[in-house]
Amino acid sequence: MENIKVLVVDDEPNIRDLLSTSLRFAGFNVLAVANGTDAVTAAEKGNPDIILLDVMLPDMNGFSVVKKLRSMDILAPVLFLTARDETADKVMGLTVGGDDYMTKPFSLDEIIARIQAILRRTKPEEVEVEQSTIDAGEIQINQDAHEVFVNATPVELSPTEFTLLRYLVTNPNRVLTKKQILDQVWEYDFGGKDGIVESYVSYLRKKIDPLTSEPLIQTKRGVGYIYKNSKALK
Amino acid sequence: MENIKVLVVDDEPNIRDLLSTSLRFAGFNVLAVANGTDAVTAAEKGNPDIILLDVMLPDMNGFSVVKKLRSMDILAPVLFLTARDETADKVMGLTVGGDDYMTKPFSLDEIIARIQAILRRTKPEEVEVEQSTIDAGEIQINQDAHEVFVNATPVELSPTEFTLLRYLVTNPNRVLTKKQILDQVWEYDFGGKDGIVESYVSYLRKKIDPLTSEPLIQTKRGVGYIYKNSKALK
DNA sequence: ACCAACATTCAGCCTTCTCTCAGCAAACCT
DNA sequence: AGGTTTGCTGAGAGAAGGCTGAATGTTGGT
Repeated sequence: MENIKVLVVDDEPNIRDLLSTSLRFAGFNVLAVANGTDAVTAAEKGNPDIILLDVMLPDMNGFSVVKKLRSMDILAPVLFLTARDETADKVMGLTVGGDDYMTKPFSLDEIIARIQAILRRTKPEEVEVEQSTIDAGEIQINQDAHEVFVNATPVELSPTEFTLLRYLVTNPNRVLTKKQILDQVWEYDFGGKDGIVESYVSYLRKKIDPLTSEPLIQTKRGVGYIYKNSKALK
Repeated sequence: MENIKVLVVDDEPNIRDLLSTSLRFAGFNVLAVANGTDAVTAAEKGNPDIILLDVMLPDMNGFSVVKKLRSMDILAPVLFLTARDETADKVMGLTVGGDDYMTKPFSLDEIIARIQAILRRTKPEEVEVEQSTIDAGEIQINQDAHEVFVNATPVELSPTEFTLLRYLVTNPNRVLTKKQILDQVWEYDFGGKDGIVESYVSYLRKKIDPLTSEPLIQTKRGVGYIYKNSKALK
């Protein structure tokens, strides 16, 4: 995955840093710039596999950037970042081909999942990405369909429940603190407390535990939660 | 491990000295400064492998420091030190990427364990660090999962029991005084007496001794305790 | 405008952990 | 042996951590 190049374009330094750090840690090769002009230059030189593009930039808007890129035969898919109140149809017009968009504020786990989904669609063989179906012992998660099966029984989850479960399942046999979970699963500007993680773990357990041979989400008192998957230990 | 460089940033001289001394003793190469400006300079010159950073500094807060560092392409992971009552709302994506945080007052053993965990995650090959699984003869400690096995039997430990056992196990065949244990395992401002060490050693023995061939934690009357691991003698 | 689903907070409850202490046991003196 | 020091451990008070149901707010759809 170290060979996947991501170009991040956002004028807010906070968001740029957040994305850079987080994506780098997730194993991507990240290049970040602050405006449209630099983005075009960087894309030309760097030949990224995917571009994260804020729609509102100081010099030119996202649409112009993409038009420019396409005219230069740079066909890397774009994941647009838009403010919550951006009119949807305006954005929809942008997302042709393999493109997609997310509204700010976003959750980091969700961003990474989207990037992988896009790469899966546009570069099926070229790069190795997480599979669309995650198989974790008694639980299977189909990311594209947003479906979860526990021992072959389908389970209905709300969006937040889904993201939380996916985060736990993709980090098996490792204690995750409530803080880590909050930072990764919830939107980055979420001001809430740890309590909500407890609530959602409770929701998940209520739906999942009746279908499993043993409780899969375990509490490590004073530390955090751990998802057990003996299959992943090898 | 002598080649691992740690940059300590804290304006309280007590904490700075405490950390410097302790980390140096643990084998790290330590550089300590008292404010954000010096931290940036030191990081630039010293190229540390990890940075311990107090969030509240006289000149700039921890996040400005990190932002500054990142903008200079200094990507060393950061272990933030925060006061217990620090409001989390200011804190954006604190544990994002390889970063982590600890609240003051902390335990020194815990600090060292966290540093090693971060280095393990972010520089898997570059530097040689303690393994995530500590194998000490009849006892195995999995730090990621916070799990302990005694001759393959899982043992449930409370957080303090866990930290104490880890400290003993990582310092085998060497007498540790109750004072040392108190200083290393308990939070640095803990005002309690030696008696609590006796209590916790007692708890550990009760859980561990039934599973071992001989008592592993031995008392050196008038001196302290010693953890026996013949395997580690070679 | 209404309803349904979801998100978030909170308080009450229960469990576990921490720490202290006191009485007892063991080891060490002279 | 007797006395003294040191360590062990059971009991218990209080605190902290964690779980869950209920209340409230928010969003999106029809």
